[in-house]
Amino acid sequence: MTRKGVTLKDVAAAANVSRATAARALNSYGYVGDQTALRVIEAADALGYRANRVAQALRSGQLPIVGYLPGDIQNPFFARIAHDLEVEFRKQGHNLLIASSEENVEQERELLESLRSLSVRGFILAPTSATDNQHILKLAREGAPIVLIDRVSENVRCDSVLVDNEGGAREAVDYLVANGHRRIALLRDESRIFTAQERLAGYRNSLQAHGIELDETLIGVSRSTVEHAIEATIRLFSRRDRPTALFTVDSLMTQGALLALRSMGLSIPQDVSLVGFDDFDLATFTDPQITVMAQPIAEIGPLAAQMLLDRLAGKKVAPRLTRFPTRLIVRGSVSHPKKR
Amino acid sequence: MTRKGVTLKDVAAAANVSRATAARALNSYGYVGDQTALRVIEAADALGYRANRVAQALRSGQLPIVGYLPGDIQNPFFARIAHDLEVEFRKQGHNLLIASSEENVEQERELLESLRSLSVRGFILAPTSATDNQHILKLAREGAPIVLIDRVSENVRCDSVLVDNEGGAREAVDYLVANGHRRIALLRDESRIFTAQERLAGYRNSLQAHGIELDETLIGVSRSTVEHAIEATIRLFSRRDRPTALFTVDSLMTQGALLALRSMGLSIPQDVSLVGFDDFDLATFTDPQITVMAQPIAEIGPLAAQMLLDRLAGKKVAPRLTRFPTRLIVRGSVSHPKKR
DNA sequence: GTGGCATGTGAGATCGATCTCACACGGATA
DNA sequence: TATCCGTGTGAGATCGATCTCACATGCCAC
Repeated sequence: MTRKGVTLKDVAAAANVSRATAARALNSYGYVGDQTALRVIEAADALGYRANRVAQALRSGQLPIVGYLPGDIQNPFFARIAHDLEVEFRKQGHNLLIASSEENVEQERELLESLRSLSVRGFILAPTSATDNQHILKLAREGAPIVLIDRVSENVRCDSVLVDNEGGAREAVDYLVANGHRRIALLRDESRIFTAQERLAGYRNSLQAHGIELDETLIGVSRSTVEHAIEATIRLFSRRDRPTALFTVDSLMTQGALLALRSMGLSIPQDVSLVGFDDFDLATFTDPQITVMAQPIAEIGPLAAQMLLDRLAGKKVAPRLTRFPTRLIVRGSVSHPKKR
Repeated sequence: MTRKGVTLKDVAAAANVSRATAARALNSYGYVGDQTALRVIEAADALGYRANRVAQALRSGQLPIVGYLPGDIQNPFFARIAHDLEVEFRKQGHNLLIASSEENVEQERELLESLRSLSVRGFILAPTSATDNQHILKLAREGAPIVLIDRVSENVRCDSVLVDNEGGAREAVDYLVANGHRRIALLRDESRIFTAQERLAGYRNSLQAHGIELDETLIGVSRSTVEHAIEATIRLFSRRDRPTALFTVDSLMTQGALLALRSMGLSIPQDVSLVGFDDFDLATFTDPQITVMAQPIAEIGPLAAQMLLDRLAGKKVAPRLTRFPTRLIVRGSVSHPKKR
């Protein structure tokens, strides 16, 4: 029922030539007579012929498919990149296969295996762990084209597209210090994920540069969800000598912090100043609007796609690493601390 | 240099049997001697054998891949469904291939063709047009498993998962009427898309049921982006006898309306009451929070996946249509209109 | 006129997994 | 003894597109 499929054989028969000649006519290579070629193309049209990509893949060893493994598609950051990747690859006749690792190393390993046995042509990957990466190393060593995005993976020789997390975080905290804050809390992700570590480093470096001693009790750790961030924020701000400012390392945690501070009756920026990493739609809808350190999200997908396409085209150059700068967007969530 | 993979032939040679026997041992069918089977399995393990899914697909005619064609992956509604689909299909050993139609019929047609030549097993599709759908009809007639989500496609015999757009819109407008509004504006999507039409019908039906005459000048049309919605909202509310309430048909347009009303100095709900179709994160972050008609988004993906898996398993029943009810979430964006 | 060369074309091999045969055994039955 | 099982196994075909040959032409030059 399902299998209708006009094959090359059918076209060849209709045009009264051999399969080889039909293939030559349709893919325009080798010698084919003009008349013959025309006859074949007309036959193909008439029959509605479409080459079976699976058969082509079996011969060539590769499917025109690229695998995209984000930490989580539902995260707007990765969803946006998915969209951009899909557009770029479609232009080149490739499809995008999405498989979420859900921040689970074991799942990441299995998915990579599975896509490999599918003979996908390359991978765009946001590795779950920077160090637990034997599977990625192996893949890279075998010559599979890989482009890492958003996060690094140690010792893997491949192209990467990153954001200057350390610099961005440092600049965000610098900005809070410049506004007179000294007791600056940090709400950060669990440490395993690379970006969280870099942003933590930026926070540390900024404080150090300004001669502010690091107070570990001002660092809250939670999973990257709105709900967990709410709890963590409440813990951070329940103390008597509460911080005058908060820096959150991603947009979901910023949202959680907003809700938590509101529920505690603390107003922004009168009681607490707030800067978040990663811009997000609702940052401009709140009152006041939220000051953020924005990532150039529109550039990540297209660049990663281009890098991978270069590799697929056989470009042999040393691994390239692009680290985009971030940009502080000043809105209304930061002011000088009240004197107490 | 992609290292050549380990093939069944290698395993067979290592175990000193024929390919046929090796296949029997690995896929446990037919007669194989216990010793032989063990030897084959050990050899496969030692070599790190993994079946080539492309070769399997060429024989079987199908790749364990399911195609997902949303209107736009970047839309949080479709991104959420993508996530749910991916999880469900992974459980069954299938991968999810995402290809966005970008609300373009021609692109939708080409993508379906392309995925067909890839021998994907089935399709989860949000059709761009309800009527311009020859390509979908053809696909369905050829027996390809299809599940439509969010939108219908005329005359196509296949499973569908929809939301009660008409009922939801009607209830939303009913709610505004119950709060004393008579001049209720509608901000809607372009008409081609099915959901927009149904929601328009709900608006009409509610007004009619309450004996309120339809005023076409209170209906604004714009593309479904925040920017376009801002312009359209400003047009609607620039008139002297401006509406006292607004119903927006999707979350992006609700966001646009929020920004537009704010920029015009109109406050919610004192000057304008607002209800939006489709819940969204920031609806609870604004002041006041926005009253919305929520869709059961968490149920759509899993159900669609299950329906498709049933079909893939060969289930032969009449096309099933599920239409989920919507749910009014009352927050703070609606009040009685001011007397004038 | 015969070698050389550009042009066309088809037969068959190939990619890897799987399935259908045919055929080998040993033991049981007629 | 002849026939028929139940078991195991391998040779070869198959899926569809593509590529390498070998083999045709026809035409030109020496």
